Amino acid sequence: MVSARQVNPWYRENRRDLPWRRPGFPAWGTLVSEFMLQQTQVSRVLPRLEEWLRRWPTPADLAATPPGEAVRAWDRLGYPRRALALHSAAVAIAEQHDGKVPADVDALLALPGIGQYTARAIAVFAYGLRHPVVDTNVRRVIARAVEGQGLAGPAATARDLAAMDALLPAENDEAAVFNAGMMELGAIVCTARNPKCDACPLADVCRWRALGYPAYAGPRAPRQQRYVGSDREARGRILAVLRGSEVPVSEEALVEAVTEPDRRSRILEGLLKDGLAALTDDGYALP
DNA sequence: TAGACGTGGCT
DNA sequence: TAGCCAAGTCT
Repeated sequence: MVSARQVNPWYRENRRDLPWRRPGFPAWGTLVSEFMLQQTQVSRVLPRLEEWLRRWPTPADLAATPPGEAVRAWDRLGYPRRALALHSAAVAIAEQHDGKVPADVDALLALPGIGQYTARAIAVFAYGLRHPVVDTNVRRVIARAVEGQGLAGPAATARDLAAMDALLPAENDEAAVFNAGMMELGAIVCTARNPKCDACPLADVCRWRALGYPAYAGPRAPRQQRYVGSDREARGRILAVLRGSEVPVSEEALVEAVTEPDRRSRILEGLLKDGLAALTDDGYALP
């Protein structure tokens, strides 16, 4: 049986020293880090996070700057709409929550860019509340150790949350450690490829191991489109030009970034629609 | 609910 | 090295 009895001591002994795990780290810092960590590796987040929190130490600080500055400071973290959502969340927190990051999951879910994972991560890691937190790491650990499957397959949020809830210790602090521990286990031991079962605190109870590591035969998440040569890549090049300019950029100045006129206008259209760019009298600019 | 949405690390 | 994968969210 997978339980905090194995996971929590392992976590306390083996956890990485990360900024958001330091005592006294503010809830706002947890929120910013969770936005940045969505689909993005820890190593890439670390430098950006430090810079953001130095520049915008509170939600009100970020809310007081133009959203374009958030997009610029997001740099090359990827999924730049997260920068926009984070800025909007800061505005909502400043205006509707007296500048304080809410602890309530439903209040967090109402903020832009915050879904089931991020809302619970903030409530649990910033405020010590008792909720199941399920990310891709937790899903994989449960799939293997509990269900005996090699991989987790496509997410099924309600089912995944229920599965984690069933394992959660009763006491708040232990539940928070268990959540962090399951994530950490998936991140550094029970990895997607080459899991380090010799170093796993769940080895004795792991169903996948007991079954002899059967190959995963269930449904796979749909494969991502090829990035090289895609509109997404071209969109990134255009946004990079806008980020690099303090003044509006004419469409002619974007020809080098995207040569084909049809594709260029399609991408520009999309950036305007998403609010990542604004059209001024002098050309395109960050919002 | 399947597909769109960035960018880089790793094998 | 081409392809998988990454502390997801939104529509």
